[in-house]
Amino acid sequence: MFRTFEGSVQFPQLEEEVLAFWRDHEIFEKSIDQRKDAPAFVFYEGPPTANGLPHPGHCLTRSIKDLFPRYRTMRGQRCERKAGWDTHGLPVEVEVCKELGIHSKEEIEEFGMEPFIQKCQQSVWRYMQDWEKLTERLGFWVHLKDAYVTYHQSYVESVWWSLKNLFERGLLYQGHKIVWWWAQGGTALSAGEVGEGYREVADPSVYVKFPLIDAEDTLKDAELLVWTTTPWTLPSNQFAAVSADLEYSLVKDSETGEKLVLASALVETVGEKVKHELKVLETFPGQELLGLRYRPPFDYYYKSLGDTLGKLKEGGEDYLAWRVVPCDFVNTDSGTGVVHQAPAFGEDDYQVLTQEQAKFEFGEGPDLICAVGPNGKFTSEAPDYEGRWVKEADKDISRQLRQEGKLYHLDQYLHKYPFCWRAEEDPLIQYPRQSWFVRTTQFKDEMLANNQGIKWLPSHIQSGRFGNFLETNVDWALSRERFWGTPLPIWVCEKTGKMEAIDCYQELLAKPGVSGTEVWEAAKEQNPDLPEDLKVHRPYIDAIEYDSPFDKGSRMRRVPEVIDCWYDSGSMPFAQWGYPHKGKEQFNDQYPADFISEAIDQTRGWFYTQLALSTLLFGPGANAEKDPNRPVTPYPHPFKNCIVLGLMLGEDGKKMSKSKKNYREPKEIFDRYGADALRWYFFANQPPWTEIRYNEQSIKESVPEFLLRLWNCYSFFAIYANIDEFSPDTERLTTVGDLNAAAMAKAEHYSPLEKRSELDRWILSELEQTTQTVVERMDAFDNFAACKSLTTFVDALSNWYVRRSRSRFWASEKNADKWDAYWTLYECLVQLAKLIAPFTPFLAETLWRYLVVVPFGDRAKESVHLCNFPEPNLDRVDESLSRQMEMIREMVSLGRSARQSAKLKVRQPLSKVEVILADTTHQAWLEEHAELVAEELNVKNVEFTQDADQYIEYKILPDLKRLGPKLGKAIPELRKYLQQADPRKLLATMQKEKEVTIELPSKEVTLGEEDLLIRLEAKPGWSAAQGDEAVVVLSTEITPQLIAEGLAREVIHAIQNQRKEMGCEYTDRIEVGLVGDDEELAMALEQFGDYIQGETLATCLQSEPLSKVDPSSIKVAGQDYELYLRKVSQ
RNA sequence: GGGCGUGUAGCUCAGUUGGUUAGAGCGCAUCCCUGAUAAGGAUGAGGUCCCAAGUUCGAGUCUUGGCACGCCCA
Repeated sequence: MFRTFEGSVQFPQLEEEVLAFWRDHEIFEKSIDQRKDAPAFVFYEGPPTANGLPHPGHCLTRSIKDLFPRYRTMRGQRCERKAGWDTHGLPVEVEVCKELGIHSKEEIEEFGMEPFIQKCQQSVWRYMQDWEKLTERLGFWVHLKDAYVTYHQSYVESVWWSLKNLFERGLLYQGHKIVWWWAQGGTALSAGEVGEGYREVADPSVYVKFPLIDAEDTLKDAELLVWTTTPWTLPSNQFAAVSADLEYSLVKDSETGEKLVLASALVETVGEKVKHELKVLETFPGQELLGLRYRPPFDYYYKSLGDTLGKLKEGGEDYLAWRVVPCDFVNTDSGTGVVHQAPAFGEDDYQVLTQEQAKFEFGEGPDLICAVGPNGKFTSEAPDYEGRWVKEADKDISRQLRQEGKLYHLDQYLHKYPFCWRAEEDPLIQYPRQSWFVRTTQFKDEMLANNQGIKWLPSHIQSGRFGNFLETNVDWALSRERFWGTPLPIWVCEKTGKMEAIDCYQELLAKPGVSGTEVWEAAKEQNPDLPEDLKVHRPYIDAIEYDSPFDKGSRMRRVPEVIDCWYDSGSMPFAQWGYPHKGKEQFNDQYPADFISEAIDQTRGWFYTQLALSTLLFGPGANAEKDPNRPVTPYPHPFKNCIVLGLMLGEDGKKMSKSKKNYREPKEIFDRYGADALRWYFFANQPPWTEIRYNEQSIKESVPEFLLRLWNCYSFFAIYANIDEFSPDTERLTTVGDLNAAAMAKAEHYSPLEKRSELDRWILSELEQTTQTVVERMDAFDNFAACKSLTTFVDALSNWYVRRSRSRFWASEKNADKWDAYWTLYECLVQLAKLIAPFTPFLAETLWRYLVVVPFGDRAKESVHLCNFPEPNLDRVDESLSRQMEMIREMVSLGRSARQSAKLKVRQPLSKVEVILADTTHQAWLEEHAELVAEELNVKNVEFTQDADQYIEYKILPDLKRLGPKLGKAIPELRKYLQQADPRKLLATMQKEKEVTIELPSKEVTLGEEDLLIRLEAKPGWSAAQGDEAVVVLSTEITPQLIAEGLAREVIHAIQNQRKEMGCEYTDRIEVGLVGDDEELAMALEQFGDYIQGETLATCLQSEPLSKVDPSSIKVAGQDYELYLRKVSQ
């Protein structure tokens, strides 16, 4: 017996049963074990952080991450799925700070680093359970018990290995980084924090003159006109930058007589600002300004260094600073086109300095000039302003410049400027900090080459967002002056400053004279539950010192920094195995990944860090690969295919946020609609990379649209199969495995395809075509198209195959045709269960269990997820049948449309429809199936006509796709000609000659049959509907006989409604009285009385009231009647 | 300010290499079915394809420039 359900099916409940089944029978584990020797399909789990609650966006990511591994597993690959957790970094620290009610670094230090990081470690698992529950409930199969965790010792040591490797290759170095600095708080802010704090403010806008020195000819006595909105940076000026390609002008201020240099495009703007006439004396490219020296407005540094020269790498010498240098970010949107450079206070400016430094021999170039301390106040290097907060000094600086005649113009400038998000009155400043960098720029070309091989979905990521990001690569600022992170494994000699890197704890312990391990031991003793992993973290690791190999008697101490937690996640391809300290085999097997997927915000995050580290460590340029068993991996690595998911927005179109509550908790969705509904909504509603507006309504709709429709097919099957005692199981089927067509073929009553009815062959043909599409699209990672074809198939199955086959299932005789119907539907359902398994694993499992496991027991695979994915059997595809059935459905649809427009309801039988086909290829077949059309349309006859001038007009159109390229400009002429020509004549010629020659104004063209499209148009005045390939004309003539029949059906309809209202069972008998004053009805009752009684199970049908029954009034064909109904007591 | 993306029916979204009548689901209207039945189905109305210019015989689709929104970066 097949399981059936009273009332409506509850998917969430079925899903819970499936979850329990998977758990109890370890189906996930079996699905992998079963593919032990199969080729690997490698999937990497981008580690989420369990530090926040999962929301619907995470469900999307996890659904996609589940879909393809499941699919590939069924297709015969081995896909191990190791889970992972991202556990380090600022977000964790912030979360703990919130809990402690503290904010600044000082406060953390006051609280104590040791208890702080212990709290961090615990906080990491705050929402672990929620994540695990969600993962399981969603049906995301991943090995949670075997997850990698970024703070674990083996992971940290693996990261250390890579850092040591980079360090020893000279790819890890210390330098300055310009950061957004909260001076009052003494800390740098992360990009996200800075982004929060932008406000519109008015800043001073000063135009300052930098007199050129040593300039000749016309430029003698000229001054560069320089613009800035941060006067406080002027004391730290080092260069003036121009764009080499831009045109500059030497102008004379007609009022002051000053000679100024600025970009030509800005002469007018500046002139208007100062309301002076600026007369252009000369124009020249910026190129000519390069190298010119000038005198900066403040001489704090200039007086000692202004004339200092340094040795160039190319030979010769140049002045260290206060020169005009080239720079490509100069634009003419504002300012003067000559840009003041204070490298200490701007990232672009700092780049300029780096470029300049690179020209000089080591130690010869300009140092960074900075007259401001970390507290945001001027240092003694700018004695006039020493101790003053920079922003506050702006006014006095301007005043001084004016007094000294160096200021050309001063006004205000409105722009956005960042403030501290925690202290709203504190503007941030850009400030240089010492930092560790990874020299990624050296590998830019390598990374680009690597990127070239990756298949990105959508493809524009490759050269777009990701490619551009690689093009503008800067060295990776690696270090963080924080507490909870992977400690930078570099130890410095206290005396010589020389450094070395270590790659594991053991290496450290083996160092001579090692000390400091007691700090960890003491902590452990005090709290034995402390995870062992913490010993590689701050502050325990900081305590470890050893004898310097560089200087006898000196000690080696660790640098204080931890690293960017993105480096952790980027190390995941090797660090998840603890490589190379252990896990070499797994690494070699599981590298690179075939498939990863995350949302687009990971472009500069996980996608980049993985690619960068992989390129640096395992690319052809790396000498790191010391494992002789593993050759250098060819690009791309560490991932080959990447689906970049769109961001998920809340119902209101805004970013999802907990505080706004613009989404419903995933759990509620699961309980209400089920995980399959949510998954199907993700997979089938849009390509995954589009920005999705989360829409609960759409999730709800995915139930009736797909899941329920499919379920109803099963339900229909089960009800009748039970009645007819159809069972696929026979003794002949000993082992059925995944029950494919070959296995079924051995069963009793299973007849070969060619012996089955057309409808059966049709739906099986559709099934195989669908299978082919799904396989093809899924192989290309295109779940959206795959889902579309599944939806179309389920619709065809439910709304055509099952509907058209109903009478076969209801037939009283158990003949071959009936068994064929069962087998066909059964086979469709079984194959569907397998096809949908990766998408909606729960429903698939339920169907499989009810359809296959129940009848076959352990002769079949115990789970659909252990089956092979169906291979399309193209022998079963009959394209012509497919086409014909499509035409039938089209004809029926047109007929209904014609009825609707003629206001003739389907209950009213009509004598005939006439069908005129544009293409008669399939006419004979269609004529044979006219009965079907007649039944669907409730007409007595269906006639196919060719000679139908009274109903239709032919229209002949050029096949533009064919003719366009051939005829080009002559197309409009041809269209005009065809509009005017007599289509009948043209057709006649075409039929006879197989081609026609047409004289167009510009040329003569000969057209073949395939160059023209024939279209039919219904003439007005007929109840007709036209489609692409047919016109269907309704005969609207209604004879009394037809009217009577129509009325009879109306009466049946009314009685049936009444029966339902009365709550009759299907088998209940009734008595009927119908009272009305109408001859036509009387005739209908007379002629069709038996028919009516039969349909409504009426034991009598009289034209008088029934006693003791209240009548209900009904209206049939405009007439009122009283209907009496009584259940016959049994 | 820069980069990337998006803009198609009331809503959520498709739209293949440019081609004649731009699609789906929901909602709405009308209707059908009543032996899948607290379901199911059909038909229809609804569109200046964001705007403008250009390329082309022909543009929702290609190019350029705007506008709006989103993301990333500054």
